[in-house]
Amino acid sequence: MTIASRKQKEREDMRSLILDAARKIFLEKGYYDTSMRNIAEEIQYSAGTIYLYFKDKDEIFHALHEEGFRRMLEKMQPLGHVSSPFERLKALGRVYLEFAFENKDFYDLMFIMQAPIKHEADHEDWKMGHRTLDFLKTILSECKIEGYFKGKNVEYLSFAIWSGVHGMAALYCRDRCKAYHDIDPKDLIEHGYKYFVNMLEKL
Amino acid sequence: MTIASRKQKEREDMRSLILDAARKIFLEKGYYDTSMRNIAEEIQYSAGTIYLYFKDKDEIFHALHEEGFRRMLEKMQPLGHVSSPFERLKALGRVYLEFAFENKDFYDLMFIMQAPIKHEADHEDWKMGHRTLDFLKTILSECKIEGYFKGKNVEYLSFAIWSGVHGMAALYCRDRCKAYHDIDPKDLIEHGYKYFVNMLEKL
DNA sequence: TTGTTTTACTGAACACCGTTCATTATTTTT
DNA sequence: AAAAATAATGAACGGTGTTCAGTAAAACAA
Repeated sequence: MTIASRKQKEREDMRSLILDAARKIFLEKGYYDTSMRNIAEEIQYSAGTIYLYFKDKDEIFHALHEEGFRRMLEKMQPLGHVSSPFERLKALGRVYLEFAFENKDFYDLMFIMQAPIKHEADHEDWKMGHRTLDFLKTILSECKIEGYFKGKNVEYLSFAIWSGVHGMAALYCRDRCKAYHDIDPKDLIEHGYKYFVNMLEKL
Repeated sequence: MTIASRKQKEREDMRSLILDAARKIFLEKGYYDTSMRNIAEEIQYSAGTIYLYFKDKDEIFHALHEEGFRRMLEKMQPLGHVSSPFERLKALGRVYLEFAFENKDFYDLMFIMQAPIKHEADHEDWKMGHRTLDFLKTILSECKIEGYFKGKNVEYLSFAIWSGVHGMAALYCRDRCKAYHDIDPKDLIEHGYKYFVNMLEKL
């Protein structure tokens, strides 16, 4: 009993240890330039050991994927306190972009990186992602009740809005903001989002 | 003379041969899952030979990058015939998304893939990219002359608009449209863009 | 306490990768 | 025909993800 539970705790600790190291190196060097040996070295174990705790490199990726969504949802919790749905929507976009800006590599992992997608483990995997998207859709429905977005379909509208903020985040994460030589990416996103909100207000 | 020029032609033919094979396999398996040996096998040469024509894998990537922009600009040429600037803007967005949809992997290569960026060869490399962005900015300026987008800065506005369409394209390319289980990505993009245009019209 | 089983870990091995380079075969120049 | 230049090869280097026989330590049974 005591020993079995200790064993289980040790197992979980080891998984955490690996995950922490993996996150550190993934976010430092990116998915493909991080090797299992790199991760193993970081925690002073042999590479083979990692395979006792994770099926493969991909499973580590997906564990971090989930952690990213947990963090994002956490950052969104306070939005419940914004009473007006439309204000909540505007704040959501700002929080989303803030998250992307402050957690560039997590964001990349969650929304841009090519998840190798091996066994359609999507169902479990995207639970958190759906929670986030539902958050947006719910707000949009509430906005509609208040008279916003008349005649617009919530599904399509959520996609358009998600795309709007994701586009900025993605261009930022993958260094395409450089196309605007001398403008600070932060300014681009700030002003870009301002205009985007202008558009939403009038829709 | 005759022989020197023939040699040069042979060199260019060989580069084309490699590039064609590389494009085929890149776009089939993605950048990281394509090996130099794969490309070599496709054209029935040894892997070493490729290095006589391209410095490294990265240089092949960048050559394709450029080709992508050439193709995109070509697809945009007919837009010159659309007389109204705002109509031209709407058509530009549509053409952009069409390009992304029909050339998923080229689009990925051009706007999403992490270009390893080795020697700041950006300057030469992004010439085509800037041409494309300038195309958008010019149209926006013309729209302003006609009274659209009053008080809006062309730089920031272009970023917001680019982000809007890029967002949809990027979510599509990296399979995040799956978050909408049963809706066809094509529908998402079509309706999403429709709403986006609605917003632009009112801005 | 001893012997046995289970668990945790290692490190060598496999088949791949990008890249380099000495060697060979071919073509051009002298 | 001999020499020089060019083109192509394939072995080699140090890396990759992953597997697995072997070993050492811990848990259990007697």
